[in-house]
Amino acid sequence: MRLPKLSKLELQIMDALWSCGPSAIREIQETFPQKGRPAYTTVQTMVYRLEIKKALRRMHKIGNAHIFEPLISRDAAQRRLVDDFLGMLGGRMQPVMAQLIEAGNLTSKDVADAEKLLRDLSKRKKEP
Amino acid sequence: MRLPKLSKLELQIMDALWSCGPSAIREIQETFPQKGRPAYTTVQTMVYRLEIKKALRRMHKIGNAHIFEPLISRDAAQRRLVDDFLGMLGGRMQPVMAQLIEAGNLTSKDVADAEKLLRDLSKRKKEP
DNA sequence: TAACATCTATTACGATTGTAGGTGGACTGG
DNA sequence: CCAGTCCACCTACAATCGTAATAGATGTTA
Repeated sequence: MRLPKLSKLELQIMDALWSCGPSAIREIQETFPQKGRPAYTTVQTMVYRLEIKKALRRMHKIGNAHIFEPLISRDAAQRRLVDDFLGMLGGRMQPVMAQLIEAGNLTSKDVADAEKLLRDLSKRKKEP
Repeated sequence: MRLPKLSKLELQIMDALWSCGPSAIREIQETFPQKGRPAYTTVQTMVYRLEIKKALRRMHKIGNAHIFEPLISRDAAQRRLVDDFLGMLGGRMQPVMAQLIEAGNLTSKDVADAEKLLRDLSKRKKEP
């Protein structure tokens, strides 16, 4: 698998690395909100599993702590996520777009960007 | 749980019911493409689990076979799916919209509908 | 250097998902 | 009515995920 499937928690951990750069387990753990923060060893387990999946790797040590860095990009992971999502729906996109647009808390800029994309897309569809 | 979480295979099974109406297990199984079709008992297991989750129920019998009907609507399940999907991304919607629009194989009509929705949405955003 | 804090490594366990085998009961065609 | 087919029901099992405890190594500090 070039792009391993990542679960929600695994994604949150990757997110810490994508956002904060190479980090130790403790640092990753502390990016979770105090309320409902997983135990240190829980994060540790997930990091180890992500290592096996080649989603991240040990860079070096500081003191006795390993520092981990991501091996896959946020964009790549996101693409994989969207693909899986679409796979769940067997192509039935239209009602989903609607709900996404409604539920997605889009900013005005998001809306403008999306409109531009759609305009370009419909142009390409009409004049191939 | 008012809306149980459904896995991919569970969704495919519900899809058979949503598309074809109340069906027997054999009928559901046969909606899968021959290539890679799950065993009869695999479908059976999933149907039983969906029953426990109250996603469907036994309607009546024909011969010795049970006929199952859906208890939750495609729309409701889809909403749940989209919510989970958004939860995976922690609100980072913008790049995802783009990829969705690109990856989604949208028809011209889908594009038009989405554009209209976006126009309405941006209107509501500018003039609240 | 002795105590304390911190990290690593290993192990465990329950829930969920996908997969299916086996056993025995019900129905159907001859 | 009896053999073959189809179905229901139970059981099993491996993989993944979330959760974490424990034990042992290492680094820090008074």
